[in-house]
Amino acid sequence: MRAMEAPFDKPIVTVDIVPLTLQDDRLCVLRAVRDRPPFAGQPALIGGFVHTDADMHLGETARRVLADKADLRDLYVEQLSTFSGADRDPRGWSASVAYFSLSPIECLQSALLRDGLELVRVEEATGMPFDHDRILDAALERLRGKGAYSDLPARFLPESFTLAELHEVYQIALGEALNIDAFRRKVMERDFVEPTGEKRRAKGANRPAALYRLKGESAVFARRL
Amino acid sequence: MRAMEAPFDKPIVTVDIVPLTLQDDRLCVLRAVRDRPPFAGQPALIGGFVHTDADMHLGETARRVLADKADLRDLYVEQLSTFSGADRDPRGWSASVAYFSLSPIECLQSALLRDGLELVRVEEATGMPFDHDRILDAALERLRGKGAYSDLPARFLPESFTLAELHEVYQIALGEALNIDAFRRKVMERDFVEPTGEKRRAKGANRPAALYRLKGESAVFARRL
DNA sequence: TCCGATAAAATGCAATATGCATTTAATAGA
DNA sequence: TCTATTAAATGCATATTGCATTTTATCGGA
Repeated sequence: MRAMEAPFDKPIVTVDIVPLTLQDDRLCVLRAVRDRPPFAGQPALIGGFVHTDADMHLGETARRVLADKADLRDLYVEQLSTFSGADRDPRGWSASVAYFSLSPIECLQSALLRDGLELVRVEEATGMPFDHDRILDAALERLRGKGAYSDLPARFLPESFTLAELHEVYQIALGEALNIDAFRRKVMERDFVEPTGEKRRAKGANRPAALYRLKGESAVFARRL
Repeated sequence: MRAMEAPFDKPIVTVDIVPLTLQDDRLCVLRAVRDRPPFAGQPALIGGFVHTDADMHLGETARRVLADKADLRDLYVEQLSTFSGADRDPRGWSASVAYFSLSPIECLQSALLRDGLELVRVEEATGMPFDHDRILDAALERLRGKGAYSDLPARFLPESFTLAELHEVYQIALGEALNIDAFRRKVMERDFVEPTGEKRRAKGANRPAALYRLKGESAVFARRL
Protein backbone atom coordinates (compact mmCIF):
# COMPACT_ATOMS: atom_id res chain seq x y z
CA MET A 1 0.00 0.00 0.00
CA ARG A 2 1.09 3.51 -0.69
CA ALA A 3 1.30 6.05 2.11
CA MET A 4 -0.71 9.28 2.11
CA GLU A 5 -0.10 10.69 -1.33
CA ALA A 6 1.28 14.08 -0.34
CA PRO A 7 2.99 16.16 -3.03
CA PHE A 8 6.50 15.75 -1.65
CA ASP A 9 8.53 17.61 -4.18
CA LYS A 10 6.41 19.88 -6.29
CA PRO A 11 7.62 20.61 -9.79
CA ILE A 12 8.34 24.15 -10.94
CA VAL A 13 5.38 25.50 -12.91
CA THR A 14 5.93 28.06 -15.62
CA VAL A 15 4.18 29.42 -18.66
CA ASP A 16 5.87 29.93 -22.04
CA ILE A 17 4.30 31.91 -24.82
CA VAL A 18 4.79 31.75 -28.58
CA PRO A 19 3.68 35.13 -29.93
CA LEU A 20 3.20 34.70 -33.66
CA THR A 21 2.60 37.37 -36.25
CA LEU A 22 3.11 38.11 -39.93
CA GLN A 23 5.75 40.49 -41.23
CA ASP A 24 6.00 40.90 -45.01
CA ASP A 25 3.89 37.79 -45.46
CA ARG A 26 6.24 35.70 -43.35
CA LEU A 27 5.48 33.92 -40.10
CA CYS A 28 7.47 35.49 -37.28
CA VAL A 29 7.83 34.87 -33.58
CA LEU A 30 8.61 37.34 -30.82
CA ARG A 31 11.54 36.35 -28.62
CA ALA A 32 13.07 37.90 -25.52
CA VAL A 33 16.77 37.89 -24.72
CA ARG A 34 16.94 36.35 -21.26
CA ASP A 35 18.05 38.88 -18.65
CA ARG A 36 18.83 36.35 -15.91
CA PRO A 37 20.05 32.79 -15.51
CA PRO A 38 19.59 30.17 -16.63
CA PHE A 39 20.66 30.91 -20.20
CA ALA A 40 21.07 34.66 -19.57
CA GLY A 41 21.78 36.52 -22.79
CA GLN A 42 20.13 33.95 -25.05
CA PRO A 43 16.93 34.67 -26.96
CA ALA A 44 14.04 32.46 -25.83
CA LEU A 45 10.27 32.36 -25.70
CA ILE A 46 8.63 34.74 -23.27
CA GLY A 47 7.92 32.92 -20.03
CA GLY A 48 7.47 33.22 -16.33
CA PHE A 49 6.48 31.53 -13.11
CA VAL A 50 2.94 31.13 -11.91
CA HIS A 51 2.18 33.57 -9.11
CA THR A 52 -0.38 31.77 -7.02
CA ASP A 53 -1.20 34.97 -5.17
CA ALA A 54 -1.88 37.02 -8.30
CA ASP A 55 -3.12 34.58 -10.96
CA MET A 56 -6.54 32.96 -10.75
CA HIS A 57 -5.52 30.40 -13.38
CA LEU A 58 -2.78 29.75 -15.91
CA GLY A 59 -4.50 31.77 -18.63
CA GLU A 60 -4.06 34.78 -16.38
CA THR A 61 -0.44 33.87 -15.85
CA ALA A 62 0.06 33.93 -19.60
CA ARG A 63 -1.60 37.34 -19.95
CA ARG A 64 0.27 38.77 -16.98
CA VAL A 65 3.61 37.55 -18.33
CA LEU A 66 2.85 39.04 -21.76
CA ALA A 67 1.93 42.36 -20.18
CA ASP A 68 4.89 42.47 -17.77
CA LYS A 69 7.61 41.25 -20.08
CA ALA A 70 6.47 42.58 -23.43
CA ASP A 71 3.94 45.28 -22.67
CA LEU A 72 1.36 43.30 -24.66
CA ARG A 73 -2.37 43.19 -23.93
CA ASP A 74 -5.52 41.97 -25.65
CA LEU A 75 -3.85 39.49 -27.97
CA TYR A 76 -5.68 36.38 -29.10
CA VAL A 77 -4.15 33.71 -26.82
CA GLU A 78 -4.76 29.96 -26.83
CA GLN A 79 -3.35 27.14 -24.73
CA LEU A 80 -1.08 24.86 -26.73
CA SER A 81 0.21 21.99 -24.64
CA THR A 82 2.24 21.27 -21.53
CA PHE A 83 5.93 20.40 -21.72
CA SER A 84 7.48 18.74 -18.75
CA GLY A 85 10.41 16.78 -17.47
CA ALA A 86 13.19 16.37 -14.98
CA ASP A 87 15.76 17.75 -17.43
CA ARG A 88 14.09 20.49 -19.42
CA ASP A 89 15.02 23.21 -16.93
CA PRO A 90 18.33 23.28 -15.00
CA ARG A 91 16.47 24.63 -11.97
CA GLY A 92 14.71 21.31 -11.50
CA TRP A 93 11.77 19.14 -12.48
CA SER A 94 9.50 21.51 -14.35
CA ALA A 95 6.20 21.72 -16.17
CA SER A 96 5.70 24.55 -18.60
CA VAL A 97 2.25 25.22 -19.93
CA ALA A 98 2.74 26.63 -23.41
CA TYR A 99 0.44 29.20 -24.98
CA PHE A 100 0.54 30.81 -28.38
CA SER A 101 -0.85 34.12 -29.54
CA LEU A 102 -1.76 35.37 -33.00
CA SER A 103 -1.94 39.05 -33.81
CA PRO A 104 -1.33 41.57 -36.57
CA ILE A 105 2.12 43.06 -36.30
CA GLU A 106 0.68 46.43 -35.30
CA CYS A 107 -0.37 44.93 -31.99
CA LEU A 108 3.26 44.05 -31.24
CA GLN A 109 4.60 47.58 -31.68
CA SER A 110 4.81 48.27 -27.95
CA ALA A 111 6.83 45.09 -27.48
CA LEU A 112 9.23 45.85 -30.31
CA LEU A 113 10.16 49.14 -28.69
CA ARG A 114 11.50 47.30 -25.67
CA ASP A 115 15.13 46.38 -25.33
CA GLY A 116 15.83 42.69 -25.67
CA LEU A 117 12.69 41.86 -27.63
CA GLU A 118 13.09 40.78 -31.22
CA LEU A 119 10.88 39.53 -34.01
CA VAL A 120 12.43 36.76 -36.12
CA ARG A 121 11.17 34.52 -38.88
CA VAL A 122 10.11 31.20 -37.47
CA GLU A 123 12.61 29.29 -39.64
CA GLU A 124 15.39 31.30 -38.07
CA ALA A 125 14.19 30.94 -34.50
CA THR A 126 16.20 27.82 -33.72
CA GLY A 127 18.76 27.07 -31.05
CA MET A 128 16.64 28.39 -28.21
CA PRO A 129 17.27 27.20 -24.64
CA PHE A 130 15.09 24.76 -22.69
CA ASP A 131 12.80 22.90 -25.11
CA HIS A 132 11.64 26.13 -26.70
CA ASP A 133 12.45 24.91 -30.22
CA ARG A 134 10.02 22.05 -29.72
CA ILE A 135 7.39 24.38 -28.29
CA LEU A 136 7.66 26.63 -31.33
CA ASP A 137 7.35 23.61 -33.62
CA ALA A 138 4.25 22.48 -31.76
CA ALA A 139 2.71 25.94 -32.15
CA LEU A 140 3.37 25.93 -35.90
CA GLU A 141 1.92 22.46 -36.25
CA ARG A 142 -1.17 23.52 -34.34
CA LEU A 143 -1.56 26.55 -36.56
CA ARG A 144 -1.35 24.41 -39.68
CA GLY A 145 -3.68 21.74 -38.32
CA LYS A 146 -6.33 23.87 -36.71
CA GLY A 147 -6.04 26.55 -39.39
CA ALA A 148 -7.43 24.11 -41.91
CA TYR A 149 -10.83 23.92 -40.26
CA SER A 150 -11.21 27.04 -38.13
CA ASP A 151 -10.98 30.80 -38.23
CA LEU A 152 -7.64 30.73 -36.41
CA PRO A 153 -5.56 32.33 -39.20
CA ALA A 154 -7.93 35.31 -39.27
CA ARG A 155 -6.43 36.29 -35.90
CA PHE A 156 -3.39 37.55 -37.77
CA LEU A 157 -5.55 40.28 -39.27
CA PRO A 158 -6.91 43.48 -37.77
CA GLU A 159 -10.60 43.68 -37.01
CA SER A 160 -11.63 44.36 -40.58
CA PHE A 161 -10.02 42.87 -43.65
CA THR A 162 -10.64 42.03 -47.29
CA LEU A 163 -11.23 38.55 -48.66
CA ALA A 164 -7.92 38.77 -50.51
CA GLU A 165 -6.13 39.43 -47.23
CA LEU A 166 -7.95 36.58 -45.55
CA HIS A 167 -6.95 34.29 -48.39
CA GLU A 168 -3.31 35.30 -48.14
CA VAL A 169 -3.22 34.74 -44.39
CA TYR A 170 -4.72 31.26 -44.73
CA GLN A 171 -2.13 30.35 -47.34
CA ILE A 172 0.69 31.45 -45.07
CA ALA A 173 -0.74 29.69 -42.03
CA LEU A 174 -1.34 26.44 -43.89
CA GLY A 175 1.83 26.67 -45.94
CA GLU A 176 0.13 25.84 -49.21
CA ALA A 177 -1.62 27.54 -52.12
CA LEU A 178 -5.41 27.69 -51.93
CA ASN A 179 -7.62 28.32 -54.94
CA ILE A 180 -8.92 31.85 -54.47
CA ASP A 181 -12.37 31.23 -55.96
CA ALA A 182 -13.01 28.09 -53.99
CA PHE A 183 -11.77 29.95 -50.93
CA ARG A 184 -14.20 32.81 -51.58
CA ARG A 185 -17.11 30.42 -52.02
CA LYS A 186 -16.32 28.50 -48.85
CA VAL A 187 -15.77 31.53 -46.68
CA MET A 188 -19.16 32.76 -47.85
CA GLU A 189 -21.07 29.55 -47.28
CA ARG A 190 -19.45 28.70 -43.91
CA ASP A 191 -20.35 32.24 -43.11
CA PHE A 192 -18.00 33.02 -40.28
CA VAL A 193 -17.36 36.55 -41.53
CA GLU A 194 -19.80 39.37 -42.09
CA PRO A 195 -19.44 42.49 -44.23
CA THR A 196 -18.71 45.65 -42.28
CA GLY A 197 -20.46 47.56 -45.04
CA GLU A 198 -17.31 49.52 -45.75
CA LYS A 199 -14.86 49.25 -48.60
CA ARG A 200 -11.11 49.35 -48.67
CA ARG A 201 -9.74 52.71 -49.67
CA ALA A 202 -7.60 51.43 -52.51
CA LYS A 203 -4.14 52.74 -53.25
CA GLY A 204 -4.36 52.30 -57.01
CA ALA A 205 -7.20 53.23 -59.30
CA ASN A 206 -9.37 50.16 -59.19
CA ARG A 207 -12.40 48.53 -57.70
CA PRO A 208 -12.28 48.69 -53.89
CA ALA A 209 -12.58 45.48 -51.91
CA ALA A 210 -15.43 44.94 -49.46
CA LEU A 211 -14.36 44.74 -45.83
CA TYR A 212 -15.36 41.92 -43.49
CA ARG A 213 -15.02 41.12 -39.82
CA LEU A 214 -15.15 37.84 -37.89
CA LYS A 215 -18.60 36.84 -36.74
CA GLY A 216 -19.19 35.72 -33.16
CA GLU A 217 -16.50 33.83 -31.24
CA SER A 218 -13.72 31.55 -32.41
CA ALA A 219 -15.48 29.41 -34.99
CA VAL A 220 -14.44 25.88 -35.76
CA PHE A 221 -15.82 24.43 -38.97
CA ALA A 222 -16.63 20.89 -39.88
CA ARG A 223 -14.62 20.88 -43.06
CA ARG A 224 -11.37 22.19 -44.35
CA LEU A 225 -11.22 25.57 -45.99
CA MET B 1 11.74 46.39 -11.15
CA ARG B 2 10.70 42.96 -10.03
CA ALA B 3 12.86 41.08 -7.54
CA MET B 4 14.47 37.74 -8.37
CA GLU B 5 11.60 35.75 -9.76
CA ALA B 6 11.71 32.81 -7.35
CA PRO B 7 8.82 30.36 -7.37
CA PHE B 8 7.47 31.35 -3.95
CA ASP B 9 4.40 29.23 -3.70
CA LYS B 10 4.42 26.40 -6.16
CA PRO B 11 1.07 25.10 -7.34
CA ILE B 12 0.06 21.48 -6.80
CA VAL B 13 0.66 19.50 -10.00
CA THR B 14 -1.49 16.51 -10.77
CA VAL B 15 -2.50 14.42 -13.72
CA ASP B 16 -6.09 13.40 -14.49
CA ILE B 17 -6.96 10.77 -17.04
CA VAL B 18 -10.11 10.23 -19.09
CA PRO B 19 -10.08 6.54 -20.09
CA LEU B 20 -12.60 6.18 -22.90
CA THR B 21 -13.91 3.00 -24.45
CA LEU B 22 -16.93 1.58 -26.26
CA GLN B 23 -19.44 -0.76 -24.63
CA ASP B 24 -22.37 -1.88 -26.77
CA ASP B 25 -21.61 0.89 -29.26
CA ARG B 26 -21.77 3.56 -26.58
CA LEU B 27 -18.99 5.88 -25.41
CA CYS B 28 -18.05 5.07 -21.83
CA VAL B 29 -15.57 6.46 -19.35
CA LEU B 30 -13.79 4.69 -16.52
CA ARG B 31 -14.15 6.36 -13.13
CA ALA B 32 -12.70 5.61 -9.71
CA VAL B 33 -14.52 6.12 -6.46
CA ARG B 34 -12.19 8.33 -4.44
CA ASP B 35 -10.74 6.49 -1.46
CA ARG B 36 -9.43 9.56 0.37
CA PRO B 37 -10.22 13.23 0.81
CA PRO B 38 -11.00 15.52 -0.78
CA PHE B 39 -14.33 14.16 -2.08
CA ALA B 40 -13.79 10.68 -0.62
CA GLY B 41 -16.50 8.30 -1.74
CA GLN B 42 -17.34 10.19 -4.93
CA PRO B 43 -16.60 8.82 -8.37
CA ALA B 44 -14.06 10.93 -10.27
CA LEU B 45 -11.51 10.72 -13.03
CA ILE B 46 -8.40 8.73 -12.24
CA GLY B 47 -5.67 11.09 -11.11
CA GLY B 48 -2.57 11.48 -9.04
CA PHE B 49 0.33 13.68 -8.09
CA VAL B 50 3.51 13.98 -10.06
CA HIS B 51 6.34 12.08 -8.40
CA THR B 52 9.40 14.03 -9.34
CA ASP B 53 11.63 11.21 -8.16
CA ALA B 54 9.93 8.52 -10.24
CA ASP B 55 8.53 10.25 -13.33
CA MET B 56 10.79 11.57 -16.07
CA HIS B 57 7.92 13.64 -17.48
CA LEU B 58 4.15 14.02 -17.16
CA GLY B 59 3.43 11.34 -19.75
CA GLU B 60 5.13 8.90 -17.40
CA THR B 61 3.05 10.22 -14.53
CA ALA B 62 -0.08 9.46 -16.52
CA ARG B 63 1.07 5.92 -17.29
CA ARG B 64 2.17 5.26 -13.72
CA VAL B 65 -1.14 6.49 -12.33
CA LEU B 66 -3.08 4.30 -14.77
CA ALA B 67 -0.99 1.29 -13.79
CA ASP B 68 -1.13 1.93 -10.04
CA LYS B 69 -4.75 2.90 -9.70
CA ALA B 70 -6.39 0.84 -12.41
CA ASP B 71 -3.91 -1.89 -13.28
CA LEU B 72 -3.89 -0.58 -16.87
CA ARG B 73 -0.89 -0.69 -19.18
CA ASP B 74 -0.23 -0.12 -22.88
CA LEU B 75 -3.28 1.99 -23.60
CA TYR B 76 -3.21 4.64 -26.30
CA VAL B 77 -2.75 7.83 -24.25
CA GLU B 78 -2.69 11.43 -25.47
CA GLN B 79 -2.30 14.73 -23.66
CA LEU B 80 -5.49 16.76 -23.70
CA SER B 81 -5.04 20.11 -21.98
CA THR B 82 -4.13 21.63 -18.64
CA PHE B 83 -6.75 22.79 -16.17
CA SER B 84 -5.71 25.15 -13.46
CA GLY B 85 -6.86 27.59 -10.86
CA ALA B 86 -6.85 28.73 -7.28
CA ASP B 87 -10.24 27.13 -6.62
CA ARG B 88 -10.37 23.91 -8.58
CA ASP B 89 -8.88 21.83 -5.76
CA PRO B 90 -9.59 22.48 -2.06
CA ARG B 91 -5.99 21.57 -1.26
CA GLY B 92 -4.78 24.76 -2.96
CA TRP B 93 -3.78 26.39 -6.23
CA SER B 94 -3.47 23.49 -8.62
CA ALA B 95 -2.66 22.64 -12.20
CA SER B 96 -3.90 19.33 -13.53
CA VAL B 97 -2.56 18.10 -16.82
CA ALA B 98 -5.37 16.07 -18.38
CA TYR B 99 -4.80 13.04 -20.57
CA PHE B 100 -7.26 10.80 -22.32
CA SER B 101 -6.93 7.21 -23.43
CA LEU B 102 -8.80 5.21 -26.05
CA SER B 103 -8.95 1.43 -25.96
CA PRO B 104 -11.19 -1.51 -26.76
CA ILE B 105 -13.12 -2.59 -23.71
CA GLU B 106 -11.13 -5.83 -23.47
CA CYS B 107 -8.09 -3.79 -22.47
CA LEU B 108 -9.98 -2.46 -19.45
CA GLN B 109 -10.86 -5.89 -18.01
CA SER B 110 -8.14 -5.77 -15.37
CA ALA B 111 -9.42 -2.39 -14.22
CA LEU B 112 -13.04 -3.48 -14.03
CA LEU B 113 -12.13 -6.27 -11.63
CA ARG B 114 -10.92 -3.75 -9.10
CA ASP B 115 -13.12 -2.45 -6.36
CA GLY B 116 -14.21 1.14 -6.79
CA LEU B 117 -13.67 1.27 -10.54
CA GLU B 118 -16.72 1.65 -12.72
CA LEU B 119 -17.48 2.11 -16.40
CA VAL B 120 -20.32 4.54 -17.13
CA ARG B 121 -21.77 6.07 -20.28
CA VAL B 122 -20.32 9.49 -20.85
CA GLU B 123 -23.75 11.15 -20.72
CA GLU B 124 -24.22 9.77 -17.23
CA ALA B 125 -20.78 10.72 -15.96
CA THR B 126 -21.80 14.10 -14.58
CA GLY B 127 -21.55 15.59 -11.12
CA MET B 128 -17.91 14.67 -10.64
CA PRO B 129 -15.77 16.62 -8.15
CA PHE B 130 -13.10 19.17 -9.05
CA ASP B 131 -13.59 20.30 -12.65
CA HIS B 132 -13.73 16.73 -13.90
CA ASP B 133 -16.99 17.29 -15.76
CA ARG B 134 -15.28 19.95 -17.84
CA ILE B 135 -12.27 17.72 -18.43
CA LEU B 136 -14.52 14.94 -19.70
CA ASP B 137 -16.32 17.41 -21.99
CA ALA B 138 -12.99 18.58 -23.35
CA ALA B 139 -11.96 14.99 -24.06
CA LEU B 140 -15.18 14.31 -25.94
CA GLU B 141 -14.82 17.49 -27.93
CA ARG B 142 -11.25 16.56 -28.83
CA LEU B 143 -12.38 13.12 -29.91
CA ARG B 144 -15.06 14.61 -32.16
CA GLY B 145 -12.74 17.27 -33.54
CA LYS B 146 -9.60 15.27 -34.10
CA GLY B 147 -11.54 12.15 -35.05
CA ALA B 148 -12.74 13.91 -38.17
CA TYR B 149 -9.28 14.11 -39.70
CA SER B 150 -7.16 11.45 -38.01
CA ASP B 151 -7.05 7.79 -37.15
CA LEU B 152 -7.89 8.52 -33.52
CA PRO B 153 -11.22 6.59 -33.42
CA ALA B 154 -9.43 3.45 -34.64
CA ARG B 155 -7.81 3.29 -31.19
CA PHE B 156 -11.11 1.98 -29.85
CA LEU B 157 -10.57 -1.18 -31.89
CA PRO B 158 -8.27 -4.14 -31.32
CA GLU B 159 -5.26 -4.53 -33.54
CA SER B 160 -7.19 -5.98 -36.45
CA PHE B 161 -10.66 -4.98 -37.51
CA THR B 162 -13.04 -4.93 -40.44
CA LEU B 163 -13.97 -1.84 -42.45
CA ALA B 164 -17.53 -2.10 -41.11
CA GLU B 165 -16.21 -1.98 -37.56
CA LEU B 166 -13.98 0.98 -38.39
CA HIS B 167 -16.96 2.74 -39.92
CA GLU B 168 -19.10 2.14 -36.84
CA VAL B 169 -16.40 3.42 -34.50
CA TYR B 170 -15.98 6.62 -36.52
CA GLN B 171 -19.71 7.23 -36.43
CA ILE B 172 -19.79 6.87 -32.66
CA ALA B 173 -16.73 9.05 -32.13
CA LEU B 174 -18.00 11.81 -34.41
CA GLY B 175 -21.60 11.44 -33.31
CA GLU B 176 -23.00 11.47 -36.82
CA ALA B 177 -23.85 9.10 -39.65
CA LEU B 178 -21.16 8.65 -42.31
CA ASN B 179 -21.89 7.27 -45.75
CA ILE B 180 -20.37 3.81 -45.73
CA ASP B 181 -19.23 3.80 -49.38
CA ALA B 182 -17.62 7.21 -49.20
CA PHE B 183 -16.00 6.08 -45.96
CA ARG B 184 -14.64 2.93 -47.63
CA ARG B 185 -13.22 4.93 -50.54
CA LYS B 186 -11.57 7.50 -48.30
CA VAL B 187 -10.07 4.99 -45.94
CA MET B 188 -8.59 3.26 -48.97
CA GLU B 189 -7.18 6.33 -50.66
CA ARG B 190 -5.83 7.96 -47.46
CA ASP B 191 -4.31 4.57 -46.94
CA PHE B 192 -3.72 4.56 -43.24
CA VAL B 193 -4.77 0.94 -42.86
CA GLU B 194 -3.33 -2.16 -44.48
CA PRO B 195 -4.89 -5.59 -44.96
CA THR B 196 -3.65 -8.22 -42.56
CA GLY B 197 -4.40 -10.79 -45.26
CA GLU B 198 -6.84 -12.57 -42.98
CA LYS B 199 -10.61 -12.63 -43.04
CA ARG B 200 -13.14 -12.41 -40.28
CA ARG B 201 -14.53 -15.78 -39.26
CA ALA B 202 -18.18 -14.85 -39.79
CA LYS B 203 -20.95 -15.96 -37.43
CA GLY B 204 -23.65 -16.08 -40.08
CA ALA B 205 -23.49 -17.64 -43.52
CA ASN B 206 -22.11 -14.84 -45.64
CA ARG B 207 -19.10 -13.32 -47.22
CA PRO B 208 -16.35 -12.79 -44.63
CA ALA B 209 -14.90 -9.30 -44.22
CA ALA B 210 -11.24 -8.60 -44.84
CA LEU B 211 -9.27 -7.62 -41.76
CA TYR B 212 -7.10 -4.51 -41.56
CA ARG B 213 -4.66 -2.98 -39.14
CA LEU B 214 -3.42 0.57 -38.65
CA LYS B 215 -0.38 1.45 -40.69
CA GLY B 216 2.59 3.22 -39.11
CA GLU B 217 2.12 5.72 -36.29
CA SER B 218 -0.80 7.99 -35.42
CA ALA B 219 -1.78 9.39 -38.80
CA VAL B 220 -3.37 12.78 -39.22
CA PHE B 221 -5.00 13.46 -42.57
CA ALA B 222 -5.49 16.66 -44.45
CA ARG B 223 -9.20 16.22 -44.95
CA ARG B 224 -12.18 15.00 -43.04
CA LEU B 225 -13.19 11.37 -43.26
C1' DT C 1 -24.02 -30.74 -54.74
C1' DC C 2 -26.53 -26.98 -55.58
C1' DC C 3 -29.62 -23.36 -54.08
C1' DG C 4 -31.02 -19.57 -50.91
C1' DA C 5 -29.90 -16.30 -47.54
C1' DT C 6 -26.84 -12.92 -46.07
C1' DA C 7 -23.32 -9.57 -45.62
C1' DA C 8 -19.01 -7.67 -47.98
C1' DA C 9 -17.28 -5.33 -51.58
C1' DA C 10 -17.39 -3.49 -56.29
C1' DT C 11 -19.70 -0.92 -59.82
C1' DG C 12 -22.54 2.59 -62.22
C1' DC C 13 -24.47 6.85 -62.42
C1' DA C 14 -26.76 11.14 -61.16
C1' DA C 15 -26.07 15.06 -58.27
C1' DT C 16 -22.80 18.08 -56.27
C1' DA C 17 -18.61 20.42 -55.59
C1' DT C 18 -14.25 22.12 -57.34
C1' DG C 19 -10.66 24.31 -60.35
C1' DC C 20 -9.94 27.35 -63.87
C1' DA C 21 -10.96 30.77 -67.45
C1' DT C 22 -13.76 34.49 -68.66
C1' DT C 23 -16.80 38.33 -67.90
C1' DT C 24 -18.61 42.14 -65.39
C1' DA C 25 -18.14 45.81 -61.81
C1' DA C 26 -16.07 49.60 -59.47
C1' DT C 27 -12.81 52.86 -58.89
C1' DA C 28 -8.92 56.81 -59.86
C1' DG C 29 -6.56 59.26 -62.87
C1' DA C 30 -5.40 60.70 -67.50
C1' DT D 1 -15.17 59.82 -71.01
C1' DC D 2 -11.71 56.54 -71.67
C1' DT D 3 -8.12 53.40 -69.68
C1' DA D 4 -5.82 50.67 -66.45
C1' DT D 5 -6.43 47.83 -62.63
C1' DT D 6 -8.18 44.96 -59.14
C1' DA D 7 -12.57 42.89 -57.04
C1' DA D 8 -16.07 39.95 -57.61
C1' DA D 9 -19.39 37.23 -60.32
C1' DT D 10 -20.31 33.85 -63.84
C1' DG D 11 -19.91 29.77 -66.82
C1' DC D 12 -18.36 25.43 -67.66
C1' DA D 13 -15.44 21.21 -67.86
C1' DT D 14 -13.80 17.99 -64.55
C1' DA D 15 -13.53 15.66 -60.17
C1' DT D 16 -15.80 14.07 -56.03
C1' DT D 17 -19.65 12.36 -53.49
C1' DG D 18 -24.04 9.99 -52.25
C1' DC D 19 -26.93 6.44 -53.30
C1' DA D 20 -28.74 2.33 -55.67
C1' DT D 21 -27.60 -1.80 -57.87
C1' DT D 22 -24.78 -5.73 -58.91
C1' DT D 23 -21.35 -9.06 -57.97
C1' DT D 24 -18.76 -11.91 -54.71
C1' DA D 25 -17.90 -15.06 -50.89
C1' DT D 26 -19.61 -17.78 -47.51
C1' DC D 27 -22.70 -21.26 -44.76
C1' DG D 28 -26.30 -24.28 -44.20
C1' DG D 29 -30.13 -26.80 -45.67
C1' DA D 30 -32.86 -29.13 -49.41
